[in-house]
Amino acid sequence: MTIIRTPADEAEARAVQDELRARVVLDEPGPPPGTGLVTGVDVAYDDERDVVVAAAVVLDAATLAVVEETTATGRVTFPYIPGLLAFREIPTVLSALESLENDPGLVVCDGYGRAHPRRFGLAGHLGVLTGLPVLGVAKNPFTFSYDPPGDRRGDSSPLVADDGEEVGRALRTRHGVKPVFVSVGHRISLDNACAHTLALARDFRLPESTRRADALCRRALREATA
DNA sequence: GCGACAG
DNA sequence: ATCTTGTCGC
Repeated sequence: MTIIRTPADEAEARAVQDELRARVVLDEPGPPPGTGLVTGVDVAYDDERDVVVAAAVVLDAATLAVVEETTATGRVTFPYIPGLLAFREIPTVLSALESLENDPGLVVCDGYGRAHPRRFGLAGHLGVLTGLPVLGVAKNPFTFSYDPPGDRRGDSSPLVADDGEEVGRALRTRHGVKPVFVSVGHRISLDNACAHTLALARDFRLPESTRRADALCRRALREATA
């Protein structure tokens, strides 16, 4: 089991991000879309009862069929602070991933990777800690600006940082529906991350991996809380 | 100093 | 994230 120490405060958390960011690998294309396994991870909270449940759902990338599901329960160890989301989610997510029998393959998580104030969001953090290829798909653009992509499925527009770097992409996964926001976490290219997202979001706006993980951790939280 | 701000 | 019913539409 991987032991993760929770930072004592915001300053320490930011220092950890600055240190780990150097270990992100950005020059690998990543696995080809539609082959092998893809694992979605998500977390649900009950701050009142101080309970957090993470879910990991392994899918066959070609058929989107569920191959394996796991769940992990923990305590809330860090508050939600924009830019520091990873410290709140990662301990329990790691537990869920480690309890899988299958190799997770490509991991898809909620939130961002490169598209982060310090270029080190949840997806990058999870990638560095596990060594796995990881990409992030968020429902909101966080602090980055973008021009609306075209209306057709597959259309995209760059998410640009202040320094001009394309840190992610607004990607239209459904005709005329609000785009999702894709960014690279670890060991995958942005082009490939978008291709994977599109393949996974075959029937809905969000990738099947995150939809399944979201449903599972919510159900597990209800059952753990009831 | 104030507001914005992934989940 | 979470609090939450019905409702419009494919």
